[in-house]
Amino acid sequence: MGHRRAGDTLRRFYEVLDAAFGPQHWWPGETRDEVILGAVLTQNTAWRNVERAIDRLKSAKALALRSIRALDEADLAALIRPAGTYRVKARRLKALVSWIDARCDGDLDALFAKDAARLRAGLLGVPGVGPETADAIMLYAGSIPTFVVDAYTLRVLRRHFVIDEAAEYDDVQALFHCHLDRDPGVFGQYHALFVELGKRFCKPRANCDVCPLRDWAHDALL
DNA sequence: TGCCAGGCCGGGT
DNA sequence: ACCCGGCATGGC
Repeated sequence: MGHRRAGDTLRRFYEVLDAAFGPQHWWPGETRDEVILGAVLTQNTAWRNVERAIDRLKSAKALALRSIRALDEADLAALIRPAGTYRVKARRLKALVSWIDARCDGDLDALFAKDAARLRAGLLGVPGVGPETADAIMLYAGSIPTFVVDAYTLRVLRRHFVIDEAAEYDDVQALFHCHLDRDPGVFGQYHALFVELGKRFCKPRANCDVCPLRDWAHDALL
């Protein structure tokens, strides 16, 4: 991959998208607990359905890690049902909360103060926490500057020939880590911009007639 | 009606 | 290392 051009292109993409869409205020969630729970609930799921599950947790006064800890797994599953794959997610939420408890006794300040690479490795060791979930938790709940790659990110970058079809999560993440300043605010906004672009102009099949990045479609890295 | 959504895991080859 | 089905709801 071209190295100098890579940074230029990624910065340019950001400028164009930021100008087109403005501040996105991600992650949508008022507390760190809510962000952490939402990161699992949104796995392969439309955010609309995640909101329903979050609303139900809120109504049950269970939108907190300590509530998840106290809830029976079957009851938790029933509460988060609108999010889909709810039995799987109930198990994953339980596992994640247990791990956080074991790690730092539920103290999120202590959790996120640890070495970032160690923290990420630890999160990846929790069954049901993959790279995107781990990075979303670290970035949006912990303000740790790790870049979140998701289906939208890959689709947008592939369609604009910034990455090839074979590029995987860590490859793409490394691209951003190498060429951009590690600013959690910028990383958070950038990821949000990819999602916004993906939803509006980069659907799985549709082409990108009025996509803000249209003029850059064939002028990228590879 | 089928495809999709802010993934991840386990089994098979 | 790669490929694939399962998980499951709700919207278009």
